[in-house]
Amino acid sequence: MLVRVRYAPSPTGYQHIGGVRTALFNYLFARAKGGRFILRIEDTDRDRFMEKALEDIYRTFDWLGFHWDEGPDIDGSYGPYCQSERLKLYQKHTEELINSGYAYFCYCSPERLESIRKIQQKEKMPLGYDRHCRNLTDEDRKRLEKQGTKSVIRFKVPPDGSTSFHDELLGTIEKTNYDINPDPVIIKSDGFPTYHLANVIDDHSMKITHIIRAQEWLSSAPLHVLLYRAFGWEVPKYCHLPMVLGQDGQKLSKRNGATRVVEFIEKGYLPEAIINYIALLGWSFDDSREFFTLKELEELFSLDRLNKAPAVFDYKKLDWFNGNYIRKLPKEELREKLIPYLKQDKLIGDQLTAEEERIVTGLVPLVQERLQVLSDVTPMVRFLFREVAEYNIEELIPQKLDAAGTERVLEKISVLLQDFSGSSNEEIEQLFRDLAKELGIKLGGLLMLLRVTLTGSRVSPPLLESIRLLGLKKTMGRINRVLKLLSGRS
RNA sequence: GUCUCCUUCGUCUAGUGGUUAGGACACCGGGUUUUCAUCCCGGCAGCAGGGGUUCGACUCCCCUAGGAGAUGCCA
Repeated sequence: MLVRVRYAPSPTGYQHIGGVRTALFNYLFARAKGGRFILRIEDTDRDRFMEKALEDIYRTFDWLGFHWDEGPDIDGSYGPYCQSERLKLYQKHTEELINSGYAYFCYCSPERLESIRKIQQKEKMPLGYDRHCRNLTDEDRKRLEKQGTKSVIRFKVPPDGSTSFHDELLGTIEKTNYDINPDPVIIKSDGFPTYHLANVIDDHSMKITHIIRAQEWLSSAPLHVLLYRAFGWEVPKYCHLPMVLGQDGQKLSKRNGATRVVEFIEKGYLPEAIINYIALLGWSFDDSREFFTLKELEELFSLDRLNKAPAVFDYKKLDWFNGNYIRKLPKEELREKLIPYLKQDKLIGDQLTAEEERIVTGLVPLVQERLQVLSDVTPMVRFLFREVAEYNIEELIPQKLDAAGTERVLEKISVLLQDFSGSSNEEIEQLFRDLAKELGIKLGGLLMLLRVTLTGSRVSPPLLESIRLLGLKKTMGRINRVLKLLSGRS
């Protein structure tokens, strides 16, 4: 049988890193099994619907670089792929349910529901609907309809017995029917289905074979099984993935860190790094390998390498992966990825001048092994485009020297640098070594003085290359500025 | 409260009755290096607790504890 799996986000917010991981596992499973991966939009909540969220789904997966085989934009003959366009189907099947006695109309007001919940909480009783409308007579119904009372449709959960199913990861899951949400709403008063109903009908009608979703759905799975049975449909295979938690051990959410994929894109994470990292959240290949391309994952992924326990999202490890992938990037590619960040931070203009072209090309090899995320580039190379905002005199003066001494050293450096452009790095370095020896200070201290003079910071890309990018004119300008600063001090 | 699921270093994980419990991130040392970073070497650190089963338990069973999720006219 052809494997068919789906990712079914609801467009109520931006794509979430946890959701993307669910999507990835579904995609990988489909590829590994030679099956189909389907995107279905579960837009049945009209209050929370966001047009932007829909765009975000497309943008996210374009960026990640993997796509569905069927979806709103790719017809696969099981459409439409948006639930809001499938209302007739839900209606039809709901009628079946009512006719066969599995569902009923409920006229309870939100206020009534609220009040019984309060009582239940107060009395420490199990929460849930009291099945008040389950045995309404036809008379009652007619009267309520005549009064124009709004209604919903509820599914009859048997009060006795139990429901069990097999989970590919967790094994047999059993729940007594008593503990299942008593008679949940399947059609809301606005005529739209709730998740449970639409999900079951769609998975069946789209011939989904495996439902791979997060474990937060585990407790409603028995209800879904009951629905399948009420319809007389075969229950698909289930696999409930371990949850992804934030650093605080709670369900990953805005409160405990970045969760929206756009945030990761903006900070400068690479899709390869994100994919590689999240693939390892609850899944592993063996005892040591941890670098995988999407292509490799497509071949290697399997459900039986899944972990049951929830995984805490580790931003530091993601950073490490990202740094690794940045280092693997061809120079030209990294350059193109860096330019938007330099533009955004106004270090360069929208149209690069020849000089900017030169500097941008030259800085790439200088920062490549220093970047953890792409947005790190700006503070690292700011000095190449901007004057130093303010010097910290303390950082300028080497150990065992005073301002006057420092001034003299810097003057010597300035002289030494005169024929910089004609010399190789090795030659210049030798000159610096000699100078340091002559002055009786460490080479590191000597160069630190120059480094701070040019960059305003004790941490910078390699000095000599930086000078070449900066140009002798600006270099001398900064040296002279610091010289003045020092003479004012001594 | 109730129900369900989960439990190996701080974190991600390997491990499926006999291992000095392995790897990675992080952290801490050391080396290379003009700073930082990279790179290399080394170190710290774990089977939640208690009962069984067994010649032998991280591995199987039970209990306890802890964690998470669910308990909606949200998904």
